[in-house]
Amino acid sequence: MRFSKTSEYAIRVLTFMAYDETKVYSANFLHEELGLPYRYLTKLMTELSKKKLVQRVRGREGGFCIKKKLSQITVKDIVHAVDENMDFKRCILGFDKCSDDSPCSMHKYWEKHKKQINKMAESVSLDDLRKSKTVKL
Amino acid sequence: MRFSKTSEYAIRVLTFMAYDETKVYSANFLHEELGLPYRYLTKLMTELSKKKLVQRVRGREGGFCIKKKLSQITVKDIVHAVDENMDFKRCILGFDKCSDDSPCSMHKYWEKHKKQINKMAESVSLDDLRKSKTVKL
DNA sequence: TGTATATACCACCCCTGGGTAGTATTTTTT
DNA sequence: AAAAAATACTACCCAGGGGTGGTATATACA
Repeated sequence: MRFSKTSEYAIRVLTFMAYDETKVYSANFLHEELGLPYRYLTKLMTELSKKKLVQRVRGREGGFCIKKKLSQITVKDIVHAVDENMDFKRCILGFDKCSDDSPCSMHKYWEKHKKQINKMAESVSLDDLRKSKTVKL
Repeated sequence: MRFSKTSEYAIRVLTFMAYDETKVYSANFLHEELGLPYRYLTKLMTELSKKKLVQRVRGREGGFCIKKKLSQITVKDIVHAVDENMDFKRCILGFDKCSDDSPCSMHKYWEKHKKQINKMAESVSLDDLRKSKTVKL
């Protein structure tokens, strides 16, 4: 019942960067502030830049800054950027054919949570996360 | 947003066996009916018997049958039997210190879903699953 | 123009969950 | 007692996510 670790990192980094959306953050600075492994972080940032969520600024004094409007980046966008096959619609027991008409045994107990979570991921934006971020976490 | 594959298998097998809770099901029969890899299935069943969810009947004509009352086995019991470190309480961003007092940026958006899912897993029993099982899945 | 400070790219390592193989052991049937 | 039909145990394999290392490339500033 969780996102992949890489998804967690992506959300943490972007939420941190959202504090000042115009600033250019170097990978080293993010590494020191957030405590993520430097190498893994740079790999992640490269991925996020390929997916157009952040803009790269190369060379000395370079780094990354957020490319799009904060309100236009949702949790789902972030998760999908780093975890392509994350499926919010998936049957909890893994049945391809599971549906309202032909439900698996867990269907009626899981379906509403799935829908709610999907909706949350689609509607909560980076701007929302920025607002609810505390100093400590 | 899913259980581990082994958890899926465990739920599928137990729900199938719940159809006739007194019957002894051989691993081979379950394998043929459910289509799970035979070897993996026996490994899983051994695990479930160690966790006292099923009873083993050794020797020829042997197999497994459900040990406890169907209403006393919850989804959470099943998941925990095969996946010890499945944590229904975990912070979605992986912060140990995340709490209502010191929330991570996702906390207010995730907390209620987490609570609901946890409650569902604790309250839905194998008897409930048996009743909602369709012929096909 | 050289050097320092950035990211970019490629290959690799490690651990874990999922899955396989061989063989031993138990019990029923004949 | 032997054969058949089942589980039990131990070890191993494989793929993928998470994480590291080396080095190339880009840019700013002295």
